Amino acid sequence: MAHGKRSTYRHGDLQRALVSAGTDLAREGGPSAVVLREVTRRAGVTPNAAYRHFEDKNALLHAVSLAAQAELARSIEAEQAAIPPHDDAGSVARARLRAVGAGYLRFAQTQPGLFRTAFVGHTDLRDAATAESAGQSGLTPFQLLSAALDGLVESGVLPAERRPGAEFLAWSSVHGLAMLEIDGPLRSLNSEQRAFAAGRLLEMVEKGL
Amino acid sequence: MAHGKRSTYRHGDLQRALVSAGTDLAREGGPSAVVLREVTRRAGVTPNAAYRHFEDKNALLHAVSLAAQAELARSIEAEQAAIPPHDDAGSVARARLRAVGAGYLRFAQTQPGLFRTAFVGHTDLRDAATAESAGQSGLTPFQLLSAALDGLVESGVLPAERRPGAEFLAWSSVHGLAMLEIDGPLRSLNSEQRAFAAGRLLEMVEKGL
DNA sequence: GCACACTTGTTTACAGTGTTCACATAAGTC
DNA sequence: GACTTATGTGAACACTGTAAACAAGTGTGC
Repeated sequence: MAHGKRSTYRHGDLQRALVSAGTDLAREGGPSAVVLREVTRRAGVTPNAAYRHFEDKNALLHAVSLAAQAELARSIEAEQAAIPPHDDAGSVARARLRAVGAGYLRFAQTQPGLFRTAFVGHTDLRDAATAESAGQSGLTPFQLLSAALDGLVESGVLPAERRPGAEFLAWSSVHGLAMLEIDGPLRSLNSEQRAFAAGRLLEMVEKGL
Repeated sequence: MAHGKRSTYRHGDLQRALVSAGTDLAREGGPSAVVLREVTRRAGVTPNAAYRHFEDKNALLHAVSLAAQAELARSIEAEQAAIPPHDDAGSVARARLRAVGAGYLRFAQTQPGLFRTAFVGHTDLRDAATAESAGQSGLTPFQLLSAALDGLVESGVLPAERRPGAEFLAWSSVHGLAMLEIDGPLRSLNSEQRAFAAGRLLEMVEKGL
């Protein structure tokens, strides 16, 4: 997205270009790498031009964070799309929930910079429901998880009285594992150990929910 | 710890003073608040003096992180010390594990700045076993968790074959909940809702381990 | 068709940051 | 007591985010 020299005085779509450049930086070096001056540099524009589209560096970072959440959603969707068809509705519902966790962990592993950026600063519950952080299906990561849990209830796998608050439990577990594997004490685990840990964790969530 | 003007040219114990000042800053504003120049300012010393004791700003931050981990350990220890005596060894072992989680979550809630500092940057598994991150008992948070899980096995509550890797599962769940409550989407929960979530989470871990 | 307002980018400037290099001073050591 | 070593200071540099004034296009009412 290196716009280089532009002919017109106006840029045309600077807002999007800034978010895009910021996302690239976040992908390479995490949230601390998205520095305003470098973002504007990559967009071929002066530093202060960013202030016409974002109040703050923080506001820019927040926009990048939403974009990162959207990529996370797409990672989950990809995992869910790969589920083989099955007759038993309960098995399918179970697989869909596991796919949420698997996509979550896979994204954290393959895109650690973006993952950390997705959960930086003031990410609110409102952000978890806004369209800018949604994937191809129009659902955010949080909403994809909620839908999977709803499916579990509908297919009779999860008792309805245990449904309230279940998002938080499942989310906490998977999110925690991801964090500890990225820049926590579990960073030195190889991919085999990670797969094992992920499997046991998802098993624990299913059993203990 | 504002050393202000000192009479001697030498400081005496600058290394410790820097870590202490850095910890104060981290307590108030998290890891991003521990800025080298302000740390040295609070220690009453020139910025460059820090480079005699730490290679980097990052090395200083790492030392502060270890100190934060030690405070976390003390929070867990305090929770464990409050466990009422009980005849059944299994119940005691269970209570000790729950105390680890409760102390962890309480620390995250009451000291969010320090908590985030404890898990910043390159915290390795080696750090989870070093004396600088240990509490009063000489054990680090990770070792306190391990000990609690060992107790669960010894008292026959947890089958030995499920013991390997159990630290990671328990840790992930609690850590994830803490993160989501601090600056994640669960930030707006009140203390009652947090207590409920903590209870259900620990229940899930016990059941699903 | 054109003056005027508005939007969007540029220029200049400032305070604050991490870090390096040369220098100064205290504390040990033979 | 001179010499070495550890520990602090000073000046400087390349960065950063941000504010204020200015310039160049774009659109609108007449």
